[in-house]
Amino acid sequence: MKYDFAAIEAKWQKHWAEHKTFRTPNPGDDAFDPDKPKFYVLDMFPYPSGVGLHVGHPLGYIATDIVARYKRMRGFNVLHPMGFDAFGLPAEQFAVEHGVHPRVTTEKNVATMVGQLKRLGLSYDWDRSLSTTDVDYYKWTQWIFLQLYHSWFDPAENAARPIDELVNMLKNEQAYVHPDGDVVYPPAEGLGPIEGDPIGMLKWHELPPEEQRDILDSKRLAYLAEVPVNWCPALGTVLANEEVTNDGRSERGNHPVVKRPLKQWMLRITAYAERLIDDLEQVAWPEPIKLMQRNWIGKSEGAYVDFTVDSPDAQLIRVYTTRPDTLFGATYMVLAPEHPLVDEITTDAQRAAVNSYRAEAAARSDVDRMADAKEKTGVATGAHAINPVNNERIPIWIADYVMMGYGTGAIMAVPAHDDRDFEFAKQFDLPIRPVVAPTHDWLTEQAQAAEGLQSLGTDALRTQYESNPASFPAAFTGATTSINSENDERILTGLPTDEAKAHITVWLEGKDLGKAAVQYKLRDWLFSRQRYWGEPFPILHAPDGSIRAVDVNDLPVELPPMDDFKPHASDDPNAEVQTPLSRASESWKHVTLDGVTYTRELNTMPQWAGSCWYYLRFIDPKNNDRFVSDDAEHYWMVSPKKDGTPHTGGIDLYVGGAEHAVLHLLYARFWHKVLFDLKQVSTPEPFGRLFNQGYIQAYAFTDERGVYVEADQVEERPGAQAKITRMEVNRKTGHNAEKVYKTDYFYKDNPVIREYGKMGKSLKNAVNPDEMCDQFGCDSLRLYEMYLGPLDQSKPWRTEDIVGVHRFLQRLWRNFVDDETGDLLVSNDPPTDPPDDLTRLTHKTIAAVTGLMDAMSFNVAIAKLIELNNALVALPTVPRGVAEPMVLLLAPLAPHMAEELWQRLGHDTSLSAEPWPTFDPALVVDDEIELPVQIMGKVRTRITVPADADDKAVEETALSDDKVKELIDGKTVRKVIVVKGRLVNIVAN
RNA sequence: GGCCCAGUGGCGGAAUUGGCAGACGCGACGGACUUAAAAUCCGUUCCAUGGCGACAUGGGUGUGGGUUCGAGUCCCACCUGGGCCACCA
Repeated sequence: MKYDFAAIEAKWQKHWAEHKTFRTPNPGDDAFDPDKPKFYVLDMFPYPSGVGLHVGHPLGYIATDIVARYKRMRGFNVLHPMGFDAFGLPAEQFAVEHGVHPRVTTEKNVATMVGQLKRLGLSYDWDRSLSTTDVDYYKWTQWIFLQLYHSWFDPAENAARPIDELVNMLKNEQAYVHPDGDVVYPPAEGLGPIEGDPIGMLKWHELPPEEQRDILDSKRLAYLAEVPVNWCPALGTVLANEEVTNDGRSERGNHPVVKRPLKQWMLRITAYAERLIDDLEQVAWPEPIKLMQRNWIGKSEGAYVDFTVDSPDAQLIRVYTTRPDTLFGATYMVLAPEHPLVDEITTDAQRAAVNSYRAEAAARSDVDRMADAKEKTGVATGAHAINPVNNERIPIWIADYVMMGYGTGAIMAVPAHDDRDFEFAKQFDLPIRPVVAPTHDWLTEQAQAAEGLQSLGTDALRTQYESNPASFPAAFTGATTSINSENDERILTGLPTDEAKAHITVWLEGKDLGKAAVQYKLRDWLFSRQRYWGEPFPILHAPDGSIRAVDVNDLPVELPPMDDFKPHASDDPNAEVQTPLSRASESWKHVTLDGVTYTRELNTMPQWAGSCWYYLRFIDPKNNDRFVSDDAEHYWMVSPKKDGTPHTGGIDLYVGGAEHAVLHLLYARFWHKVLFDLKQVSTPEPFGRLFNQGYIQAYAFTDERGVYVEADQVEERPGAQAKITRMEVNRKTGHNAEKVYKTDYFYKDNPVIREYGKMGKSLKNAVNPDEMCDQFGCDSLRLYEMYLGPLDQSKPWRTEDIVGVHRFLQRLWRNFVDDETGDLLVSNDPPTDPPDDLTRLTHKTIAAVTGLMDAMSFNVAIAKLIELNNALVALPTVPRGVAEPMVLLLAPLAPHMAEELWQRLGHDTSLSAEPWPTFDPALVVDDEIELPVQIMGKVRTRITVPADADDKAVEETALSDDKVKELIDGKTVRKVIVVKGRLVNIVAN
């Protein structure tokens, strides 16, 4: 009989479902085997979209499935779950447009996707499946939020602690309140009551309750703050910085985003900045992803410096700089337009100009700022400040190239050594004073780009630079040696940059003019959304403005039933914010406790909340008493330690796209660390190993209007070279221009242009996996997706290529099963002695495939199986000693056919728990090997030597070879290099 | 503009990480089977030159240089493509 993939695949998918083949027991369950090591392999769970999957989506799922199946055969307890990140905008927008409750849409989409995933034969434990929208799930998302709310970050321990412990410290006078509201307490080693009254500090019991409350609220990891937020009027919601694109638009929907102050929930992720950077060293992640996280957190080290305004009030302006060594070169200052001191210090003469510039800057969208980022703008305030190192009086400007949100919102400008300050200084004719010696290379390079400098020698250039830096095209921003930097007390001149930084910082600290400081680009995480379809906050607002957390026993706070989900979208960026939940029933909105009537928090959490911890819930998804049980969490998250390998535990393999490099992965690490500090989980990091799969790309075709056409109806006519003319914006000039293309591709007889990019519905080039399964079988689809190329690279889909792996499977079937009779073509002949070539090839293949599975090089593993299979084609029957390992090697990759063949080989259980085949190392190496012989690095001939021949014997064989003798005749052999098992190289001349 | 990644036949890719470049597949070409097509099977397929021919000689991993007995792999500069960040002081 022929290979009937449709029947066979359906048969085994049914078998796996009925027998719960992939159910994974937890510690304590009957079927649990405590002797096996664990392996937790996880996909980034998808949003259940209504349009269904295209073949690009399951790439990672197929890969993790292969790993899961392989690891089971290698004797691991494997946890391999799948779920759905189901809160979010599309379901809500669909609800707004069609009046269908998002839960209905979501559940329907989940069902569709589960069906599509099951057709791929993925070995998930479906009993563990969950959606972030399940009430049983988001109950615990709310619980984790309360953990954050009830905690503070203790800088002394560099960890989160329950806020009750802070209250106790304050009550016991182990900590005090600084008059500015900050909590101060002795360093960790000196804990204990301070003797006597610390001068100027406030005692806890002396403070009124409201002040106590404010102080605690200001310390919590989850806190309310009035902050300038990214407000998207069209979506009627705020967005996190990470959700706003470069050009100031919403990542979803591409709507304009403006800044406006709003009271919002924030999570204190900045407290973890240092640990989020440091702990990256402990995880096995791709370096580029680690780098992106480090850049996102954006740590920089430098110093604060206080400048005094030259005015009767003598206000202090604090700046942040990474180059305190250039302080002598600070010739002016710049404040952000929104800086609070601007109003106070501006002189009457400049007031009008300053006010109009501030108004202009406020009105400018980020798009405008982007567009002319090269053009520096600014206005002088008329005020001056004193440079503390040389008492120079320097002007204070405002300019929008300084941002209020970073550092102190004020800078000292050192135009000689900062590109932006240099441009600004040139534009407004401000003095430029070099205080760092430029390098020779830099000077000569600059001279070539500048007019009138080409002819100068190095010394002349140096003199020129020091006397007239404005004549150079750029600022020197490197780190070398300080020059022109001295005052009565401190000489930096001659010091290397590093030392100069340290010296001046010490001097500033001694004079109380500044101090060393670290800055991060990372901001606290804006956690409120003005949406319906998200987790409600477990928070109550009292009439007096105080906040009360919902008691843990009263969770979950369920979303109220509603008909109108519409956010209050508006064209007016200043319109009053009205969240959908503000229109919930009065009985939902109001709660009376202890005689006080509270109003519920009417914002919801962002979509990231649910995906921050789903990997933990998979471990114990049905637990009603805890978010995850301690035993199960400890078993699945703590890796068995291997000697010498650093380990942070966590998930053994986490696979997903690189688009989550800084959003999901940073947020999830943050939550996990909080839970770790609070002793709720066992490991400091959630994802021990991360793997980023590439994208499946596809050709897309556009007609002369630039409109996409159905890619699967495009035909290729080689050599046609049809012309197609199109109006296009020229990238360089920015003008519309006619552009002519030549193409061999046609859509309904009209020429079309081939483009290349991601697969997707909008590009009309999506390929449906269901169709591929119908046509070729899902084993073929699985093999093809893996055979395409390395998993971490993007590569193009070509439906016509899938026949390659499909033929392989058919050929393999025919090698095992007679097409006519259906008889098994496997012989039970005992292995030959000595082992024949086929036995050797089998062992070589087992060895190679094992290594390739471990390396996740599935494309090469498949190639090796094809080679072995090709060697079987000419045989009338396959020996059992070859057939069984072959089927087992195939099992993770093409599980349906493997199960069927395994059954036909006479086994009555699923091969998913069969041990992985082993190989005899002696059979992997041939007795005799052929070695290439190079002369002067070029291969000239080959010799055959015993595999275990020593270097001397190989050398002699090579030198006595006729061809070699001929070629080295008359030359002196200088050296013979023998690389064991590889080659021989003769150096002769 | 900064940082990161990649560049190998007509195409996707392989090369045990410094050791025989082009495994395996697609496509193409030639042949077998067939009334025919599909399917299947066999052979050829990096380029150039020579030969009917198994073959011989030379060149070859984006470009130019370098290190090395030996470079697709390491170093320097450049070109091209992709990604991330982008006035972060």
